[in-house]
Amino acid sequence: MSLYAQYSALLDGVLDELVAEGVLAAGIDRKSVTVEPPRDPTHGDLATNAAMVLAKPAGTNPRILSEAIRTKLEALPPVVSVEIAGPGFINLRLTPDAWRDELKTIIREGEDYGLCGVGNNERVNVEYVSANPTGPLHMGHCRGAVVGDSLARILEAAGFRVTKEYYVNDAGAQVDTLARSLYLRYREALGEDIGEIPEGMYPGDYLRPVGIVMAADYGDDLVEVPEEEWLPAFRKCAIKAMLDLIRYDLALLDIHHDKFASESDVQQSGAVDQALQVLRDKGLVYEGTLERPKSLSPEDEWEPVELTLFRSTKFGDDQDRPMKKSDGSWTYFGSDAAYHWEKAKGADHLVNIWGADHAGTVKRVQSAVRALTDGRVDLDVKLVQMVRLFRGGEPVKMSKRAGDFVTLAEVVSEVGKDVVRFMMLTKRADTPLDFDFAKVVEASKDNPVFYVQYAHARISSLVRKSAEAGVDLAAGADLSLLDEEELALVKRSAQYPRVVEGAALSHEPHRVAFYLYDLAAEFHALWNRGNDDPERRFLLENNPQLSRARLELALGVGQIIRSGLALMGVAAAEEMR
RNA sequence: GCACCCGUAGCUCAGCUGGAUAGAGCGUUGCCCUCCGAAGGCAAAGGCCACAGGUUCGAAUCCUGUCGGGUGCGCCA
Repeated sequence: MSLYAQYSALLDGVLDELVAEGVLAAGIDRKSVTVEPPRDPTHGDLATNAAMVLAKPAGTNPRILSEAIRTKLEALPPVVSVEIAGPGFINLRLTPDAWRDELKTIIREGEDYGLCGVGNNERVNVEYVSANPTGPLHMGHCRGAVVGDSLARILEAAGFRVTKEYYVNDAGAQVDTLARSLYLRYREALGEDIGEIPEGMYPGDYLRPVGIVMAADYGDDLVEVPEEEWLPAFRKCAIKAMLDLIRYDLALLDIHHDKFASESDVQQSGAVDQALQVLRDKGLVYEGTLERPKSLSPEDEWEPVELTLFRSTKFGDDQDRPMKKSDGSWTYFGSDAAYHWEKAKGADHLVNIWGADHAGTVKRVQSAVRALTDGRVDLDVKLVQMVRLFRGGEPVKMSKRAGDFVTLAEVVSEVGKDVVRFMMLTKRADTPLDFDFAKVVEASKDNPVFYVQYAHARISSLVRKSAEAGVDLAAGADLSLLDEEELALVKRSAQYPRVVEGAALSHEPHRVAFYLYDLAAEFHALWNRGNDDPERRFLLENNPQLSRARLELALGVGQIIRSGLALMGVAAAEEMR
């Protein structure tokens, strides 16, 4: 249990007493009562808003109520002082020993420190990447991949049961195009001159080896036959090959999904029919026509056609959405609605990580989930903005026509998995991100990857050098030797569990990155004190006891950095090179 | 036209789901260091949180409207 949760529980006990004494009503709503570190550390170690939140429903004023709470809190052993400040905040100061104990807890629990139970074992399905299986992953997919994967790790740490899922769009026209592109490569492999790959087909070289495989499997048997006869085989082979490619790319980032769900499987299983029937029974489906799209210019043609429509407007969408095309086949949304229903059957919460260009489709899918699950399951869609690539300040040029995009594999091989993963989390997901190949490997303070890794490397070097400073790592540390300035770093470290919890509940993995940067900055600052004043160094040749205590502090910070980086999927550096 | 996302220091961005005097990096200015505990340190200046209303003990945060930017909007996927 985190320190803040502990005090939250203690405060709860205090409030229980006040209820028993009749000061507070029995059923009073305590939901918005919080125990947090104050933003300004001079206000104390912990602050609660209990008096302000509860005063009104209790029919009293914050001043009176805070006094009542104060006297009870003051009786708690680790509490040094309780102050009432501002509009009614109750600020607690804990004994230094309470923080020394917290450092011991960090060391004792190790990588388990920061795990919490807010997830309550509920099931979360996180769907991310889900790139069309038409080629290797490029940088456009990278950010969503990292955000989704890190979020999954964070949710697990917060006590959710997580399924990491990838939706394979293998039922649309684009996979037929892929199959035809592969067919060209197949004929090429048989010695035919196929010339330039036509516009609209997939020109990438990555289909060549697959074509060679098809040529080896089928010889020239399929060259002269009509398309209907060869298309399914080519489609199947192409999709499998592309998924292998994608899995390989994801593995470069240490991303491994639990499940690859197939759109065509969803359709063939009858799940879409069922979903449609359920919605129809609820009166949410009708045959009708859509209005002329506003995005069309007046000269564009537009023929209204009768379609099978889902009443997503009942759930806040601005337009009802077609589930079936006029030819009777499913729309993308139709199978997507069914797919989300399938996911919802085995989950309590759904999270999708989508590119921001899909923003317009969020509401219809959320509507479908609400309708199909009667509101039992919620769907949160995290939209991820673009990554703009730079090299030394100059934009990296890409021409899509030539298939000349920057692949994920290229970026990982140039700067490494850890740098890529960290950088993808240095901004909120819905903010565009600049990625400069030169800057991300720069050794300076404005490169957060370097700065955090450097802190961990410094700590590792302390451990390596501890023996020659006469420090016995096996001996216990006397933490009473740590002063207030050093304990401030423990206080910062102790916020880690809250950060994990907040990142999990808000589905915002970037919070971990920002926190680690702050923690690293504070560690570096303390370290730098040793440059002005040699007595403030972590390792002192003439004082093994104090060195041992400070080393314990460093080990605690190192543990937090390592744990936080692990949630981001980043390995902590032992040294900088 | 509509929907979604966004608007915070000169620039790039955080702001812990409504808390106290709004933070960081870069840039600027000043002082210090250049000791491999290297790949700099300390500090200062810099803000009407786009604007106007509303909700309440309390708003950058929630609601409404306006302005500005981005993205998307046929049975595509």
